[in-house]
Amino acid sequence: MRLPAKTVERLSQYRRVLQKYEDLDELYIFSHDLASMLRLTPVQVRRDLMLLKITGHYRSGYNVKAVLRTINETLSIPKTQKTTIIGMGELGQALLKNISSNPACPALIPATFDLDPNRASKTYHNVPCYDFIKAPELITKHDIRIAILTINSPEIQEIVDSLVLSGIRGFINFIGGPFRVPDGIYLKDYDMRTTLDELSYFVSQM
Amino acid sequence: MRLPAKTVERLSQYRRVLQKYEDLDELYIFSHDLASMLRLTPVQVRRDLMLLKITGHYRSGYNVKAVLRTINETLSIPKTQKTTIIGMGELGQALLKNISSNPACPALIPATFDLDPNRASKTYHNVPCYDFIKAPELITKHDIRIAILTINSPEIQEIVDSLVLSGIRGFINFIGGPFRVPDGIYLKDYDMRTTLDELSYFVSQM
DNA sequence: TATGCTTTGTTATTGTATTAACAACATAAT
DNA sequence: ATTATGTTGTTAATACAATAACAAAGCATA
Repeated sequence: MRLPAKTVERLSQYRRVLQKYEDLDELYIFSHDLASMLRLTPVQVRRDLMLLKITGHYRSGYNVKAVLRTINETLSIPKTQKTTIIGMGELGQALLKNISSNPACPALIPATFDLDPNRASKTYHNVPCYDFIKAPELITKHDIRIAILTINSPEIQEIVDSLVLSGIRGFINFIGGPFRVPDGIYLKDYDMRTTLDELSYFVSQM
Repeated sequence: MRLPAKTVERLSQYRRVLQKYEDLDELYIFSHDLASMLRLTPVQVRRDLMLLKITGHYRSGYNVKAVLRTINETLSIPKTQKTTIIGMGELGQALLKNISSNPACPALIPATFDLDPNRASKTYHNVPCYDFIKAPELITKHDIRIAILTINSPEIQEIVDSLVLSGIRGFINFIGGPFRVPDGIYLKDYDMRTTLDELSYFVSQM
């Protein structure tokens, strides 16, 4: 069964909240509690859980451990999905630190890459950085599926094409520069300039 | 007239492509050229421009300068929207560098803030960082409307509340921790953990 | 003048996501 | 017993976005 993209996003958020509840030894949670913590409506929560065939209990809500178990069966388990970062400038380093220092983060980063020989061959936050020329070999070897792009290069299209050929199937894109990806490859734009324009527009509409 | 959010996003992207065209002294552009560069369909482009009452010309397409002018009238002009960054750790510094070094970026950052006294009173990339205690005063003084959150603190709800009171109306949120914002305040989540979970899910669906 | 071509502009349709409405259920209170 | 209450689970309605379909315009060519 293929879940709607928005539901998958929310499942990821539910999981984080539920883990906190579990740590506090809370056995049950109401849909309205989950909802209010995540800026959602209780109906959205119940609808999402319904899609996973999770059922709650009258007057006590949903069983925290049971929901967590089902979400973990549906999403990938933290620290299992192999990921890489292309571009170890300031931004790449900061993201690597954030990801690798967080034990709850889903990504596992076995290697990073850069075009600059000064950065390649260094180690950042205990993760080796290699010359991009080694990417096809190492991505295949480690079975890396996701790439975070922070590199700034006029050859971005060639870089992306090469990554796709090497087995990358999803991108998080911090670069402005436009490039294309084949059908079936997933792409999430983290484009601050567009977001700032968007926020500016709505913030100014008073 | 209030445009759909998705249209506003795309207008921002059109603007960037059109500026390149203008720099190359291209007078006209076809909807399908604009579309293919941005992973969109020509119909989407024409529909968006229709909403702005922009009309093209038979067989030559859209006038680059005219479209740019209209988009600039609709969105805010680069380097005018006052923005701040809350949290000057590695990530905050990297984002500040990216934004302030890019002359085409819509944001203008007059000040940043941090809770850590070691970081406050420093200057990063020519922008002063202040103690968060000064935020209400300086946000009001500079008329800052947008805040980028990279700070990690258990008091995040209090921080956000204080920012809203000071006049912030839009947030870009790099922090995982959940918090609430009042109605009418815009929020864009840049949540890598959720995005990684989402990508993992779809990448694994083969 | 007629025909065909290319590209815009608009409406209709479909798809996706959110919200509303409400039935079902199980307990508590009277 | 009966009624009230609080919560889930599901269907129906609405809203928003993308896609399809096609008419309109205007120039080129024969």
